[in-house]
Amino acid sequence: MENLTPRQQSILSLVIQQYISSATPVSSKSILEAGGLVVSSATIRNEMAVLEELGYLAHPHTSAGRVPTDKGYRYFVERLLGDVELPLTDRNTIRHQFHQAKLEMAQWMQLAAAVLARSLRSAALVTSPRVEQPKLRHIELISTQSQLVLMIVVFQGGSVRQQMLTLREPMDQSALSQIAGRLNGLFVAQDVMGVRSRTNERLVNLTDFELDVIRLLQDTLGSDERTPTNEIFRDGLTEVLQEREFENQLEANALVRALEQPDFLNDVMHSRVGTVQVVIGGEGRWRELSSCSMVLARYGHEGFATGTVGVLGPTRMHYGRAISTVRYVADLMSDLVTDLYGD
Amino acid sequence: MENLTPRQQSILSLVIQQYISSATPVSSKSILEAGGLVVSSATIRNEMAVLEELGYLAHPHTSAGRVPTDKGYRYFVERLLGDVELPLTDRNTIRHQFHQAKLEMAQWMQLAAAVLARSLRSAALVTSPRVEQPKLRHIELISTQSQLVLMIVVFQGGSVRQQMLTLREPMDQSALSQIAGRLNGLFVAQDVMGVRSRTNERLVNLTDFELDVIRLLQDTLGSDERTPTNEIFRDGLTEVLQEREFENQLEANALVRALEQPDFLNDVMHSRVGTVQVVIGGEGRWRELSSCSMVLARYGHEGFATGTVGVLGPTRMHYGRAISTVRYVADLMSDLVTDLYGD
DNA sequence: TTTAGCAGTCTGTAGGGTAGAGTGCTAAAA
DNA sequence: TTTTAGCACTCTACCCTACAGACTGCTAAA
Repeated sequence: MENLTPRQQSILSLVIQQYISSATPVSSKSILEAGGLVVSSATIRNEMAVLEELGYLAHPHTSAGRVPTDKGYRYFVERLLGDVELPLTDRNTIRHQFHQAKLEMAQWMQLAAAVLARSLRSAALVTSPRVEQPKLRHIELISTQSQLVLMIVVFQGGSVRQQMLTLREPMDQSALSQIAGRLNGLFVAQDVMGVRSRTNERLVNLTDFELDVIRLLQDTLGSDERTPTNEIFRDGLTEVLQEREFENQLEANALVRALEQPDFLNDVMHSRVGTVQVVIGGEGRWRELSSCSMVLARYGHEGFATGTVGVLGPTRMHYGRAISTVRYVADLMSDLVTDLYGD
Repeated sequence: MENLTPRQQSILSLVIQQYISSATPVSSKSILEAGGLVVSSATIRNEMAVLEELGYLAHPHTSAGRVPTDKGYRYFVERLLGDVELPLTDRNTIRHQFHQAKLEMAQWMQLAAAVLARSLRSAALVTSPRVEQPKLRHIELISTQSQLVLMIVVFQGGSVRQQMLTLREPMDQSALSQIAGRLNGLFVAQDVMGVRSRTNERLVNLTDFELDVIRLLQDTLGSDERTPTNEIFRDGLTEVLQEREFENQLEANALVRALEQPDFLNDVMHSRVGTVQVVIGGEGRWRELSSCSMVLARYGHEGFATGTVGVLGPTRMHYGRAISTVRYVADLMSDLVTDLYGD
């Protein structure tokens, strides 16, 4: 990425700002009228031609104004934007919304998606925190029908898994509770590896049914990449579909498909907690999303439990606002993880 | 709704079938070529004029073919369709998919949405069963950080709620477990009213903290219209947006908004378990959805725990297939409710 | 009651012409 | 060497017209 002269930077910046608000190619004259520069439109045209040569701007056709390229946006985000902090009033508004909610992970995630969607007029995505080494809090066995038993596993952090299993012979609730009690004694505060090793150690004293339960428990712990619950919360599809670029049905479909795809976020996300990642125009790798950008952040505690928050909107997005808002929401979510999972 | 002659019925039926597959107005000539009728196109034109007079067909403009009206679809669904049962092969395919899943409500609901979306190329909606008088299975109190306690409430049926509460003074896990034990003894197998009355009865022996927990428990039970968890699962937005009628951006937005709206399904749904409800063209009440139809069914057990499954697609929908598929999926879900909640 | 035939109507599309917006270039000015 | 004024050129968006094609509705005969 070359060094641009201050005037080129101003022009690039003005083109991007105007394009973000108007969604139409920006002419040299309108840059002139935006003020700030004391040169003629011809000079601006010359500079724009240079910026186009360097790949920061593009030309839909000869007699149209300029449009920023992905490279242009990238330069803008990394060099011209500076470190924007979210205004205090916005921070207060957002924090206020969160404090009205009860301290429940699912509610917070839904709320985070809603806050991002409304305040950035974008599609928002939030994933639940993925716990690196989930530990057991509690096992519960509940008899439902004659031969059917519901196993409920509560993890540290409060996430919950349910599984059904079938009995070979009927068993009443008190017998089940007794078994659950024994298993709790054995396994609570153990992680996956712990459950594996303790099982081998004590295998001899257990009944067939208890072994069944343990096997299911191991499956549950081992499945889904060690994630107790891995939900995705979405919001704001309505908002983002209003944008100019999604009047084209193909673009709109690409967007919807990306949002419905469960693994999409994991594919894209590669930032660490505390940093915000900006993906512009699908970064060449997600061709369908060439007219979209994403602003993503990881929340939680690295190496322990982390999730993702982010927004997806047109490349023509208000990056400053988006970055600071996503960062702030991620920080709030990190605090919640601390509260729920302890330190 | 008038009685139509057999020939009029055939023509209405043919028009609808052709329109469903072609999405373009149907001409008298194409009805003739579809075979079945041994009359001339002029006769068909005359009959179509009559059907239009009666309100079953409409005319986009003078020199265009005919299009079914909502009334036409309604007649078709109620009088001409007959009681279609889902072919055995389809039933097997669907049942097979469900039996691969573990017996967990959330998984089944997601799966039901996916099955409906794929097999009917429509948007699918599934809500969790709403329990009329939810009863407690288990209460758990878990200390997370110094002053914070996580309360986990397990309901009959396996649905789970989590709440955080703050302690006035620190308390260790064993003290919390003891309190949880007491509360379990008091409240397990009680419904909302039961918790209320038992609390008043025994109020004297309880500590401040226990009262806090009970108050939170009552809130939890009383909130959300007596629904432990009230999730909505969606799928197939991608599929349905491909349809002709949603090339128009306004229609597409209306559809997306309807699907995002959480209360939408409850507004629309008014069928009882065992029946399938067909809403054509928004039934006049949801003006935005004038080009959409819904096929909905309630599953579960009336007066005890019921949820909703359904699809949303263009009025130009394959009603026979949709009705039988939705009915079959609803039946499978009802079976699951029986398994999970007992009889 | 049905049918053949034909006039009439409306759409969708292609072609052409124009106004307007904006650039790129050139040559002069700073 | 950089900046500027001026102008020719290009491309789009829009409007208008013309025309082929698709269907219907009507009339009069079978």
